[in-house]
Amino acid sequence: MELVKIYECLCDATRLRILHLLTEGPLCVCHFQAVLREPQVKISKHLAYLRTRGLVTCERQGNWMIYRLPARPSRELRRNLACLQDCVAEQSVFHRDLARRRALAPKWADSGPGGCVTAAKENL
Amino acid sequence: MELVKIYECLCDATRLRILHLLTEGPLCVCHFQAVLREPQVKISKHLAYLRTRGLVTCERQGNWMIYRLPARPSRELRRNLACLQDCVAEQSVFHRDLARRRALAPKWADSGPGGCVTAAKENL
DNA sequence: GATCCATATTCCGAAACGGGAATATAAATT
DNA sequence: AATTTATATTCCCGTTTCGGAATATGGATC
Repeated sequence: MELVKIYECLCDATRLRILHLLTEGPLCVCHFQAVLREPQVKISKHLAYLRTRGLVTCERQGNWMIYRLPARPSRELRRNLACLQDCVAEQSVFHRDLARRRALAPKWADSGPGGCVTAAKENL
Repeated sequence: MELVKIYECLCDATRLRILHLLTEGPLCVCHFQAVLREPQVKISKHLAYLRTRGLVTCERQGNWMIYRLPARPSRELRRNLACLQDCVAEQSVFHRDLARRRALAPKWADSGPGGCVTAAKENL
């Protein structure tokens, strides 16, 4: 059942935060690191989990891997992402994530993809 | 995170079918057996899983255990159950479950709770 | 071609899960 | 009291999950 696969993807806090962030647009791994403040392995593995189940797609761009929500998500996925957005509306963790993303976005834009370097170093 | 707990409950097909059935009203274990056509242990364990996480409540009635959705579900739960209803709208498994439930309901009403006896025997 | 950087994969251990077989419990019936 | 009925729990097993440490890959840069 495809629906079960979706729920399996949703039943981990890190993955929820990842998906939530992606609703505001694509991100590369090191940006996730900067925003979520979680180790690289952890993020990379959760992204792989989501990828193999079709909840995200990715595309290489030089050294960076850009992850995004699927261009044409299934009805179930669309429905559940909307539901997630809704449920998360009042939860501070998710708010903080978005706030951090927005705060960092200009810096990333300035330094181009290389912004990743900075972000990663700051995050040690 | 409470939301994660909800998703953990949703990531098994049997539990989805149980929750879906409960949106049409309370049921006892042997009625689940009759409708889902799954062994007693399996159903009982999934109900326990849902119960310990607050997705269902139960109440003893003589020999029978009546399970129902919580009287006052959280915003997240309400939202997700609605989403589930929506996602499931076109899936035959769930349709069949509801159809069976409706077909059996009159018999259960006739024989009172004892309808369980019949249901269980038929299900061997 | 050596190095650096961003990312992925592998290996490990602990915990959780899902299912079935067998057994326990608790209320009802005899 | 013994039995039956409905349900729950325990035990066991194979599989999956999550996390971290270490290592591998692949593209870019020197």
